[in-house]
Amino acid sequence: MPRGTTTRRPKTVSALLDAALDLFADQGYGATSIPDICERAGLTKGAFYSNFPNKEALFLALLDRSWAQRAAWIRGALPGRVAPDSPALDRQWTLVSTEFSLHAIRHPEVAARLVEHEARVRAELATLVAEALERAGRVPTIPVDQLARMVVAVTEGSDIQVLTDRAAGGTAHPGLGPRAVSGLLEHYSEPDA
Amino acid sequence: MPRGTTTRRPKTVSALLDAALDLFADQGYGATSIPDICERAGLTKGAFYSNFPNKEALFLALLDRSWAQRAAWIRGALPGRVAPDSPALDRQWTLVSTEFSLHAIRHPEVAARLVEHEARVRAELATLVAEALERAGRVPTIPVDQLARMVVAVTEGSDIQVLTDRAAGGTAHPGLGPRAVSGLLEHYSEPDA
DNA sequence: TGTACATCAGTGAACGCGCGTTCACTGATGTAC
DNA sequence: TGTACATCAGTGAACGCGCGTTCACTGATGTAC
Repeated sequence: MPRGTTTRRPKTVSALLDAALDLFADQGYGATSIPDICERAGLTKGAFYSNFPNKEALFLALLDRSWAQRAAWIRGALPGRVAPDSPALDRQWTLVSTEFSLHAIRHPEVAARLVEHEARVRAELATLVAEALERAGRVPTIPVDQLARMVVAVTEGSDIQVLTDRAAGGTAHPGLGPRAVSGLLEHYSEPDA
Repeated sequence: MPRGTTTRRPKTVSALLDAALDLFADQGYGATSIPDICERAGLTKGAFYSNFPNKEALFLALLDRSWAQRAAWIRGALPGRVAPDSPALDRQWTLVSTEFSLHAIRHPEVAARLVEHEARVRAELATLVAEALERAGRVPTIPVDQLARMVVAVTEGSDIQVLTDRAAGGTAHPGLGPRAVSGLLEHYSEPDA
């Protein structure tokens, strides 16, 4: 006699989140309906309402899952690099994380949640930045957290630029972002005396 | 006997664009319905369909108008500055221009249009960057267009960061963006020999 | 290991609402005289 | 300057569709024995 959650439920939730991620990236959050998500997941609308009260709740669950994955990905991808290169441009992530940001700017409760995720990941990035500078025999001239903030800002801005140019059929040089990052790191550090 | 457009029409279009701008910034493009826009503009839905075939067309008209205004604003705001400071953070502009970008990434025809607007404005920005460097007795070590691209990327990325932090109740230092900009300009230029 | 059955989880039909869109109409516009 | 009237522009009612949401139900799950 099942007394708690069965093994079935987490699979359903995953399927819904996977479907939502694809659709939010392709069409945007606002343009995606709940029936869309259920159809893509191979489930009925009832399954959705059995797991989430509404689309907003799914969005938040997706935000949490995506950031957890992102954090793990960054942890795994960066160590050992000479400089903390910006991770490879991930079209899907750029699209949905930007929607997360817009949504957060419009909904303070969501903003708090997003800022928390960002701060956690940025702290790891700051450590990596510090280590990379140290290996290069340099010391930062501004707090590493500020340096990490700059790195994130320039990377996100440049990712959107690259994706837009690419969509327009252009051949935007994707190296500009990383180049700006290394420029910033060099400029805001100095040789260790 | 009116033979062409009357003076009434452009006023109606303006009212619709003004209403759409407010609502897109507040709620997002996807969450805003045509009835919403008409109500805010003090018009009926018929007025909307008399001027635009659908919401997408309004969005494109708003994109064109917004970029024209932005270009004029930048032209007027920047000259005379020592360094091409990033213009003041405009919440409404940041929100809708980011939505333009996301929409463009998903719709190639729109992307072409957006890239054209961006290229025009960036060309002016590049001129300003070149002038500012010259005044400071420096010469760029990479093409000024690339420098302008970096400036735009870091500014947009940092604007979103600031707005998110602010929405979360934080007191994010808005000076980080401009600081990153001046860092980049200094790093990618050298004293004129 | 096998089976009974209490509980959990997803099904699918149903519903009302609001959206996008159309169109016959009424009122506004502005030229001709 | 004033007025007639052809054309333009917005009104508002109407419509069908698909969305979000609910709920009685059927089938899946997994513990107890």
